[in-house]
Amino acid sequence: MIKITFPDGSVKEFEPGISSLEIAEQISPRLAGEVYAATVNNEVRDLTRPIYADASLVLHKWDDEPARHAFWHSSAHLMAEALESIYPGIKFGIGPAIENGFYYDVDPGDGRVITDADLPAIEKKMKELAAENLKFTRREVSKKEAMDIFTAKGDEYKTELIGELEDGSITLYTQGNFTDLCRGPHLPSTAPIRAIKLLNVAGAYWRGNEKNKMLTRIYGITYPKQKLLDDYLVFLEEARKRDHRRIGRELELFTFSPHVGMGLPLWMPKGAELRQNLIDFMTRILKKRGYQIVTTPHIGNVNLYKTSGHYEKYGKDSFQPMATPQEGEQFMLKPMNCPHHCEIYNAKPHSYKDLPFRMAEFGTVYRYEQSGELHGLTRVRSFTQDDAHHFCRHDQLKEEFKSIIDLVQFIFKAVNLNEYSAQISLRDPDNREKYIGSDENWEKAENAIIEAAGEKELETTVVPGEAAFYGPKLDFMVKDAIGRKWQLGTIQVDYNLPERFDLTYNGSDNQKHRPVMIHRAIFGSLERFIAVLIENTAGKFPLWLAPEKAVVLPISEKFNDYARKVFDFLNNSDICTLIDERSEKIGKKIRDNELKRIPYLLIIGNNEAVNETVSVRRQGEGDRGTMKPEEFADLVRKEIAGEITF
RNA sequence: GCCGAUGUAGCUCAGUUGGUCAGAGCAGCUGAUUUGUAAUCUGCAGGUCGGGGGUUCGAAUCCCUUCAUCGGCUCCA
Repeated sequence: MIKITFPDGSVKEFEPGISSLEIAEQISPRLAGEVYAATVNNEVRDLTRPIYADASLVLHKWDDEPARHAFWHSSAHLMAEALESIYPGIKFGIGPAIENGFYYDVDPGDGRVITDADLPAIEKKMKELAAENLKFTRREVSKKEAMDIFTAKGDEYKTELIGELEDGSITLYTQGNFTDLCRGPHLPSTAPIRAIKLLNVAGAYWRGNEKNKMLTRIYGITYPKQKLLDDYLVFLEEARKRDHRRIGRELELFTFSPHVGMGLPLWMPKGAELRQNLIDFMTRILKKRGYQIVTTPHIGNVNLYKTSGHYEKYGKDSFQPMATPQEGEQFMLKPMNCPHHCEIYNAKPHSYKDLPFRMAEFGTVYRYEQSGELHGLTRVRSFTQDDAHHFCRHDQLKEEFKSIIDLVQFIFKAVNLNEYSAQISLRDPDNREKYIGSDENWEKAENAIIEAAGEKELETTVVPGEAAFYGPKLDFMVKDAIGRKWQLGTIQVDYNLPERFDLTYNGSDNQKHRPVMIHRAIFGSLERFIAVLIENTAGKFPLWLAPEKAVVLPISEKFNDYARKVFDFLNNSDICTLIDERSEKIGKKIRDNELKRIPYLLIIGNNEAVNETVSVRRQGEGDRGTMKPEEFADLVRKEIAGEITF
């Protein structure tokens, strides 16, 4: 007998060779129907794999990620089988499970094209196959055998993959008439895959390399119950309503015009107000935190970017330099602010006592993003960074980092952005020569970042090899309405620019020393930040950010005079207020202004006019009772003060 | 840039196999109504069906091309 240890610490004995599924069945047949994968001795495996020795066992139900992973990975194989039956000779790339569902990259061959219109037929075939309760069987094969199988099939993508695998570690999975090279694990059979939805098709380069052939990627999602699928589709539908492009238009925040150019956002009055609120807020904080604001031009001599090295690296892919008419000098639209800031640093000598020098600018930069990249406000060709550079001594690096992390946490909290992730990017330990700067400095900088994050209790994932060539960095990521990740804030150590611009300071030893530079943005770009903010709030901004704080709604035109007095009073009190004097019923006015996400609706009828009060209704909540206009103004000021403290 | 899809009034969408197919709702403007916490009623106006070519007796509808947008891939200083 073998001893199996369960997550709760209990131990039970079973016959050697028993599978996880059989164990589940012995515990309860119902449990067996709800588990999709097992972790045996910390390795996720097929439920059907036999266990021969003492082991720890975790059975995974749908709520566990490994269960969904096996479920969706199996679904990808199911889709592949359906595809092969509909498109004989189709070739397969890779088909993994992803965060929400799965995809498979395929080469239909023969000039065949798979489009959205073909998805229902594939879906139908999948359902038929799933209902056949096809068993997934695992087989270990030699490299040669695997190679022979896929060579015979003529699938050069699989043979390419097999060529890179080590002999002895290759497994195949078969269900029905379909066999795939695969590490697994898989479901015992196709039967649990009951609800199936293929979502979309897209092009994807083989192995993610744009020099390779473009394959057709089909995205899908499956569930063990139709209800779960329906819920997911409803979620997607709801998320689309929060799309910042849609809300931006509805709330008249921003627009794009083909006459101005793609990827060049035009901020409408309300959007500009929102933007300005963010800038004012940030500026006040920066001043409190020892930053000095600078302003630099939108263009710079091309030689500036040659000095910085950016011209060499990105010049060809940028908006091209423009020449002056007489002297023929070359200027570029500035793709970043740092070279300008380095020149400001160099405008006067610095003492070690002056450092850190924190220089900030809301700098608008221009980058040529490929046409297919443009995406609402999140990916544009003109955007404003809340950029800053800290010029400091090496011994100040960690403290500077901590101060910036603290600032990021403070700002994100102020805008109610509570779900974000942080990633520390270090250099590739096997490839040190591609980085600039001494080993010693790198080591210090990397440790400074890791320690700073630790001391600020910031949860991070550390990714070696992702650092920029000029220094390690810490990035902050948030998700949009449908779960796509976008990078917002970034903190980057830079050893490169101080060298290139020959930045120095006088040390206590009266020698010249090289400062270290930290690039840092918190919003990242105002455009992207506002996009994320819109999607996270569905346009219901915190009061301090809302372009308009209140709207006065007279119940009939008889009360317009008093309504106007309230309107004037509030605007004179610096509370941006609207008035709705249309001859509509109050229900209609409330509805329209609720949809415009105006935070406060002030209803004024006979009672209010006589008593000189306003009836306050909070957006999304309802009636808050009546009060004097002065009291309402106080309420607004207090609420804002509660939202943001400096 | 690459693959696929889409493009009809400010917005959301109808327009069957090419033949009164240029429509609806909302928004806008008229007029009536004077309203108590999420949609009052009437009338009017609004589109060379993204642009340009072509096929046809006839094109929103079919073909080509171009622009833009959407979903991905690649890229992202």
